[in-house]
Amino acid sequence: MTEKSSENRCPIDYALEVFGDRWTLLILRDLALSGKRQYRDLINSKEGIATNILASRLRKMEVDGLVIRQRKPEDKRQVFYALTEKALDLVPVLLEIGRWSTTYDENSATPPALLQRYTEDPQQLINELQEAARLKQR
Amino acid sequence: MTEKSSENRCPIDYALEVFGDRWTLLILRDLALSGKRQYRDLINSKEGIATNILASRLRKMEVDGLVIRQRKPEDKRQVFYALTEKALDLVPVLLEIGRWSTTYDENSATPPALLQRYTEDPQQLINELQEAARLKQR
DNA sequence: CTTTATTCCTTGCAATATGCAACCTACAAT
DNA sequence: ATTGTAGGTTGCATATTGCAAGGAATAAAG
Repeated sequence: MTEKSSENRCPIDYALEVFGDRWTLLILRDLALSGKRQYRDLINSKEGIATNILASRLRKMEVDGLVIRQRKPEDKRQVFYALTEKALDLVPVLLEIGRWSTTYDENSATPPALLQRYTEDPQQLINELQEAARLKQR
Repeated sequence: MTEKSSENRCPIDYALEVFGDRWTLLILRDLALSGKRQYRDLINSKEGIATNILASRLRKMEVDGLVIRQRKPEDKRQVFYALTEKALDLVPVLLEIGRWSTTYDENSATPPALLQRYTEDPQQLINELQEAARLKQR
């Protein structure tokens, strides 16, 4: 929210401004990796985000250029959140975080086969997931 | 802080519990990539963390197995924070986040040469940075 | 041995952010 | 005309953060 307009920004600091809170990465995970697109899908994720927080994060993500908000023409009640390339380019970050967590959390839900695919050819998995997400945009 | 002891944890959710706040990744950056080791180095990072937050995060990082707190024998006032392998294994995450930020933040401070090295051979850079950090532990 | 300095914090309090429940608006379906 | 659904907003209690001040332990200086 706080715009630091200084030159020479530390990249970690910039990233934290964009997704350095408890919820943004989870929303991104749902949008990019679980194929969710609508408010009602996101509100049902098992971590239990509050309605006001979800709304406020989606708005911030729009401002930060991660999602584009669009209404469905055939039912104007429904809102779809499309991912930008900037957001899709966070897939490698999500996967690398997942690799780390899977290594150190003994209760990890990651299927071993998926971890193995990532270890053997990260780029291949990244491409696949990004392409799958792009297909869902329209 | 809140320990979810459930089986089948989402890896992103686990990571967020460990470093999903505004400061932990910055502390990790300073410890792992900038060679800082002591409280007084960390308090001087340009983002300006408050003393109470720094102390509380260092304690949480110790509980989470990221750092080991040790006093210098020759001056028992001084505390050193040594990184665990679990923390060093976050170097790839830090670099991937850095790669993303450098791509999308027009004010990024990342030297282009460094980004190029990362793009050309990520593993080589990771190894170098981890080895440099390990050498500083003793 | 008394005083001063350094290091690593802790405490108190105001400001901010979060979480929860209730409510609301626009549109669609009946 | 009424009821339902999608995507929120609002109010308020609680939790977290940020700021300024202070304090304990050790070390250095006189």
